[in-house]
Amino acid sequence: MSVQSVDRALEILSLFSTTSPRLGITEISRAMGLPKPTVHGLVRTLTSHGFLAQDLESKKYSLGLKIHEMGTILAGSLRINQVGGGPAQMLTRSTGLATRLGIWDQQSVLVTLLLFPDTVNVLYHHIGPRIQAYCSSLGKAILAYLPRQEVEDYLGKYPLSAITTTTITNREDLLKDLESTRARGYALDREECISGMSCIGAPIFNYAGAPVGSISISGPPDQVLGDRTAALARELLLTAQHISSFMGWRPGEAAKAALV
Amino acid sequence: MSVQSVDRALEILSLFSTTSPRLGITEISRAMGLPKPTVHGLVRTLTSHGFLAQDLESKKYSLGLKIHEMGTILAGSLRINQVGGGPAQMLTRSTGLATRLGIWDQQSVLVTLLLFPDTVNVLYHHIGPRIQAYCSSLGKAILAYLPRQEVEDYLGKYPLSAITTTTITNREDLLKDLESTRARGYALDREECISGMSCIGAPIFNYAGAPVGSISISGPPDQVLGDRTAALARELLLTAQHISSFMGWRPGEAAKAALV
DNA sequence: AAACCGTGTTCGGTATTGCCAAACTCCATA
DNA sequence: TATGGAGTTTGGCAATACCGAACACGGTTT
Repeated sequence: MSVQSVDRALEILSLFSTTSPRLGITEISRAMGLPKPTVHGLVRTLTSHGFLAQDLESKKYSLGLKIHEMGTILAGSLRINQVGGGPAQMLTRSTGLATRLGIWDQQSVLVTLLLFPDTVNVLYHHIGPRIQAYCSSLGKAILAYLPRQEVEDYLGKYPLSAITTTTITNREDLLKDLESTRARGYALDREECISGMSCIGAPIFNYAGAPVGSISISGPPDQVLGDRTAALARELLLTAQHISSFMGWRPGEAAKAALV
Repeated sequence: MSVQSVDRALEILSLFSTTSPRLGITEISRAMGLPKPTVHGLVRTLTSHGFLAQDLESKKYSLGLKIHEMGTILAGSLRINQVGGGPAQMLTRSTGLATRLGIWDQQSVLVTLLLFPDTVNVLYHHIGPRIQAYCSSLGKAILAYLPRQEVEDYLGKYPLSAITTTTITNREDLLKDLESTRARGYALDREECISGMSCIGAPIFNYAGAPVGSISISGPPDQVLGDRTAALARELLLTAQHISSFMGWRPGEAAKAALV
């Protein structure tokens, strides 16, 4: 049993997204199916604590700076960021490609750290913070090492929609791709998520040998796929294992996890 | 008039900090002065929405990944990050020093973007997300251009506590330092906030000529202060003005703001 | 200029919900 | 085995949240 008014307030916060960063009282009221005075009271409370902010001209609301503040506090206390930040930065430096760390959460990947080399503009594609698993190397690197039951459950819930012309949309093809991922030890994203961007991803395991996150490097296809792939993958795998060991993982346990 | 239970829930979230990332029911109950069943109901609701997460072993709670997700969404929609991210990265590249963007909010500076050059380890000092204004270049760069009344108000509320041996703790000394900041156009932090770290900061103005944020470069004193300072400051000022112009600022208005 | 429409905001009565004392469970410690 | 402290559950009561009605405001249409 939860507190209804807190439920409602948090649901209001969850309405804001990268595609809808600004919302009015009426929009929120319609989305929630609640009368406007009800919404107004909740929004006023959220605003008074800095969780929402109202633009005085348009009267629209957006997420408040308190969210940013807390997000930064959290990012700094996530273990994967604490143990993975240094190795990820070294990877960025040595490969000249963007590096991402992600956590497996609610059957998707939440990007927790994003590092760009100096040579790449930070005005990056809007990817994340949550990424679908089936069409990203971060996601496929994790799916490949999840128990079969969890993969089946995932496939039962999420349609394999085409995002680009190379997105894998056939269930059997995806399972084959996951098999290839296990054989190689790393996942490949051949512009399956964003046109013009290819990635190599590797899983990060915890002390129990379960995949809890992943790390990827990404860039234009000509810099990631082809001749350089094997060398880049080697560096990536070493980094992933390095981070996994900080998470308590011991080599040999990944194979066990895959057989469950 | 606000919604009391939402007030309480948000206050619970605000208890978590970099120094207290994990809290139990009893700790929260004591901090809030509320009975444990009351706290438990609110915490359970926050947890069910992903705003808090409970560690099953220790029973302690910490901020949930939903916070990270929303923080990332917000960071991407902040105008200062949108218009300042590229210029800030170029500054990082050309100076080889860490760059920060910040917003003036609630009489302190909220760091909204932090960029490291490849040569600097991301395992950085825990600075921010909120920084006190009187002992940081980000803050002093803004204080210097605020209306005198707002500076007086700030000084009336916040004691100038010594953080390091070089922190400015005397009111008259700070006002003189702000005057020097205006004369130069940029602020200097001579290890006033963190020992071993010096910074140069410049204000970012909006269309009305008001300082809404700032940008800084930072590193070891020997790389920031001394011979290089003038050249670094020149680059920083150009970048700050560049970003300000994207925010709608027109040259000449800063002087007007300082005279209010 | 006046009327209309849609959004945001305020007010206050009602009943639903949140609150919290009491009690319980669990685990670590003496 | 007993004790103490933390976390969790239960249920009665009254405080609070809810929301219909009304209003304010600004842009658009007539």
